[in-house]
Amino acid sequence: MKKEIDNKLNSKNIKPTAMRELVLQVLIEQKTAISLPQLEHKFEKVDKATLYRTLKTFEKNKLIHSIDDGSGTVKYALCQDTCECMPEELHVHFLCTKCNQTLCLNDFPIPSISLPNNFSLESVNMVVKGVCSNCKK
Amino acid sequence: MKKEIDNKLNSKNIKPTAMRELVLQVLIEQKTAISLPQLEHKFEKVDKATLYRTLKTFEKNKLIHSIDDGSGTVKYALCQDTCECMPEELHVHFLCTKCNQTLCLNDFPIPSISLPNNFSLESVNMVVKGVCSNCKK
DNA sequence: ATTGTTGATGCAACCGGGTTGCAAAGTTAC
DNA sequence: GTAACTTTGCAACCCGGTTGCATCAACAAT
Ligand SMILES: [Mn+2]
Ligand SMILES: [Mn+2]
Ligand SMILES: [Zn+2]
Ligand SMILES: [Zn+2]
Repeated sequence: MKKEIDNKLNSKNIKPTAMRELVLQVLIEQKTAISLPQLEHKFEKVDKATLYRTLKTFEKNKLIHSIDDGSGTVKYALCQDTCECMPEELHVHFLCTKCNQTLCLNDFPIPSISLPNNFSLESVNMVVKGVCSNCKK
Repeated sequence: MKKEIDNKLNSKNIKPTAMRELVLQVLIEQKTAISLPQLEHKFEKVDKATLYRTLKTFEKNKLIHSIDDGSGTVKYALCQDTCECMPEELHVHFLCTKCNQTLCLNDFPIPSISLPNNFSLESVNMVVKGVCSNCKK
């Protein structure tokens, strides 16, 4: 358990502190993307700023990626092991309007798009809203 | 001028008040999407809440649509005359990383996307970041 | 072991966009 | 004119995100 977590941190060149281990633990158990405020609720006593900086560190080191699903709060999810967060590996995100959960559709790459003349593309954010399979039945 | 503006308001069932005429005027002159804070700066003395409610009214009546480009502030742009804001008529939005302006790519419909089994689709937001033609030369 | 350096943490305060309650002013209907 | 309704202005609030600063823990050099 702790071994795996520390390995994961080390593999991304993140020094494994107690706080970071706890946060990564939560992120691993979490099957949907989670926001900073939501993450705060996962601990009974925790400092927002520390969590914030932990997430920023994780993101910078490509352990997690941030997701702007238009809900007003940025969410975070673990990157795939192989992920380098390059534009090619961007995937679609899904926001369920029933359960309000956000998930990575890792198997659904963002379709390529054409742009007007003289526009150049750097990145694309694509968020689909709808009802997830859990809420469907 | 004022005639056209009032016509536009009336055609969307919006009572043409002085404030609304002013705001619509700005929106028409504006070739890129504009946020509430930006809109505030367009007037020397104006109440944020009034602008806010004006935009909400415009949006509800499909005179404008809101754009979440991930910049942290929602932007607004005029709808096409014929627009009913249906999912089919959604278009891609472009955020220029140089000039920071957001624009509607009205001629670029959002590509259709497949979803996992038992997921249903309600709407899609697609924002492309890059460099616009103005900033390119 | 002692010291100095670096990075992580905790706390508090701040910022900015968005939103709401409420009273005053304006508009419309009778 | 009066009553009912709508719009406006002002103030206050909410909340996610961010920063400054002091303290603490880890670690390296001596
Ligand atoms: Mn994802
Ligand atoms: Mn648009
Ligand atoms: Zn759901
Ligand atoms: Zn530009």
